[in-house]
Amino acid sequence: MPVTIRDVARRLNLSVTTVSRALAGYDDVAETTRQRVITAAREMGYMPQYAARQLRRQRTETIGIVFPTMGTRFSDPFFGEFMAGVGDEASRRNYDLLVSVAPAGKSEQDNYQRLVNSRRVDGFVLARMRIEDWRIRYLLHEEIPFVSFGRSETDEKAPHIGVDGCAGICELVRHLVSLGNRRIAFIGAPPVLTLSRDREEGYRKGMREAGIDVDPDLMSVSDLTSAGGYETAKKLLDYDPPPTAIIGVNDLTALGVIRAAQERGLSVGEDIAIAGFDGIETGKHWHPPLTTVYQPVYEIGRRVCDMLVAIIEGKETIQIETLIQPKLIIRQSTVP
Amino acid sequence: MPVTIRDVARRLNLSVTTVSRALAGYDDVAETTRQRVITAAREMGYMPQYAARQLRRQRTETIGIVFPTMGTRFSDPFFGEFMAGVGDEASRRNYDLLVSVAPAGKSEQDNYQRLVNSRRVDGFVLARMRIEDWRIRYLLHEEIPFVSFGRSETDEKAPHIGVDGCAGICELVRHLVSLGNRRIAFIGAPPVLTLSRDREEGYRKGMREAGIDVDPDLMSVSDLTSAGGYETAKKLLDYDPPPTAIIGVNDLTALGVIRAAQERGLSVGEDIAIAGFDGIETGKHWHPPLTTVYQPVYEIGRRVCDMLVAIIEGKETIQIETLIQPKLIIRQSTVP
DNA sequence: CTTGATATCCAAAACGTTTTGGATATAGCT
DNA sequence: AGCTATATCCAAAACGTTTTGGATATCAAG
Repeated sequence: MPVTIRDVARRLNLSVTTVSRALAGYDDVAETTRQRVITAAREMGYMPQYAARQLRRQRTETIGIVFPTMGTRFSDPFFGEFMAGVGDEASRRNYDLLVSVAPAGKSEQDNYQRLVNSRRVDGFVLARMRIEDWRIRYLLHEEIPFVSFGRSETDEKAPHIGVDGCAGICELVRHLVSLGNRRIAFIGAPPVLTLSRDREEGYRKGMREAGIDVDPDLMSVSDLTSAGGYETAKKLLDYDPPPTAIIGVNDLTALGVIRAAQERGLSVGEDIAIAGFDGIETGKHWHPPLTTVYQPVYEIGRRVCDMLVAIIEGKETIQIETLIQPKLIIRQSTVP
Repeated sequence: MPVTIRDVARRLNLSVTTVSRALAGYDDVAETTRQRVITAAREMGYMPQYAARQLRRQRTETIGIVFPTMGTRFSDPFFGEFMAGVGDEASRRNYDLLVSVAPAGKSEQDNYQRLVNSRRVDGFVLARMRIEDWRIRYLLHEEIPFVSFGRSETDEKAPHIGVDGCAGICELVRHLVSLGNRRIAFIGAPPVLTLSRDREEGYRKGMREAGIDVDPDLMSVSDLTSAGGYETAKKLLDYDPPPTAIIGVNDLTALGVIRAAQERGLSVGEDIAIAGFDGIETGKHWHPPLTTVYQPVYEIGRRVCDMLVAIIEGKETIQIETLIQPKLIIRQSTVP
């Protein structure tokens, strides 16, 4: 039923070869013929069937992205934004996006292997990198192109775009200190993640520069969700004396912290300062608006995709690693 | 370099046919042979190349989903959750998910046509349906399977899972009225969307049942974002007398409304009641927690995908339309 | 009138599967 | 022995492209 290149060729009394080459823009087909082919193709609604083209070319023009789901929920706006960036750039370059959702762990690995072995994608976009990341080792070994959002120590030279979380948090600490805070708490993320280490390092660095000893009680680990931030903050607020400022490793965490503080009757921004990292849209509209370290996630998504396509297509002049400086955005959750 | 079925066959001195049939589970291959094939395939890391299989079978085992992006942002957690549901179910059924992001309009149409004409997907999942929806007409005409989240009047018998927005909002209005509210405002969404009409109808119905005339000034239209809700609410709060309750057509809108009210120094839940629709995670952690009409988006995603696969695979016994009753969740944004 | 050069076209192979329609061997039955 | 049924295997075709390596016609130059 669907129209094939053969149908077009038959209708024009041309060979399949000529039709194919006309549409592909080769210059060994007469200009008048090309026009006839193009209009006929449009009229008949012909487009090459991808499976056939892929089989012949041995390329899929598809990039893969495996999303982590935590439990049944997948609510971090970070990912939506990132995917929008990757997707927009992909379609601009005539690539498609194959998205596969998987809980981290065994099934995540299955997903990568399946996509690789059955050659469904030309390359991967990776996110939420871990310090020790099997994905990098695996993809390098299989010689599948990839670009990651975030650095991993498994191979520092693996192509990626990173954000200087250390500098970002460090600046945030400076900001908090300048407001007179000295008991500053930090709620981190699972230590396997690179972002955890980077941001925690920024915290330590900022505290050191200010000449404040970090109180181990004020450092805890959560799970990047706002529910986690809420629970962790409740414990932090129980300490005596309680922290005067709390940094969440990401905005979601910080939003949970705000809720916990408000439940205690604290006025956020006056009685306690709270800040996050990411710059999600929601934070801007929160009550009070959230001070945060902003990273341009959508734009990074685009650039990651851009790099990946360049690698897939064998372009040479690509810069293999980029470090982006995030930007401190001060709102009312830290200053009244 | 990658291992093909031919490699496996050669190593075992079998024909390609037998290897294929052994792996596919046909019973005309000896059990011992099958075991040899299976272990060899595993050892060699063989998996059928999808392009080839697709070409032969004329099926892609891929389902398509075209995401709307508004501007550069794509922040509605609704979509993340929906996609997680669709994706989980898809992978359970050995389907992949081809996601394409497109601003609504011309480029959206291009996206559908491209995926259809180049036969990249076996079917589509549709969301955010419009009362008059060309997608339905188009896909019916092209005979491409699809299932939508939400009803459209373009073809009421098109397979879909809907949520009874009318009943949901109506119950919400009853709740607000029972608290003594009579000046209840409603912030809707673009009227082309089915959800706008359904929910607005629920609003009118609820008001009618309560014997309250709707004041046209208290009905306005926004864009489903929290920024839109914020701006719209500022105008509503200027009326004299101002509304004592505001319903947002979705949670994001309602969150914007809350911020606007708080900026005026109103205590949400006491001075004014505010509620939304969706039941996004964020609403639970908002300050104050948001009263909402909950719809199980993740679960609906799964079921939509489930239906779609059934249709693609020609199963007969599928129920073509389902209407789900949403659930009113009362939190402190309406009662102190 | 040859001889190249150039412009335009095309047949056939190849990509890696699945499926069709047997082929062969063995065993059981009369 | 001859026949049928069953178990096991396989060659070849087909899916729809792209690419390779010419083939043919036309034209200008000698």
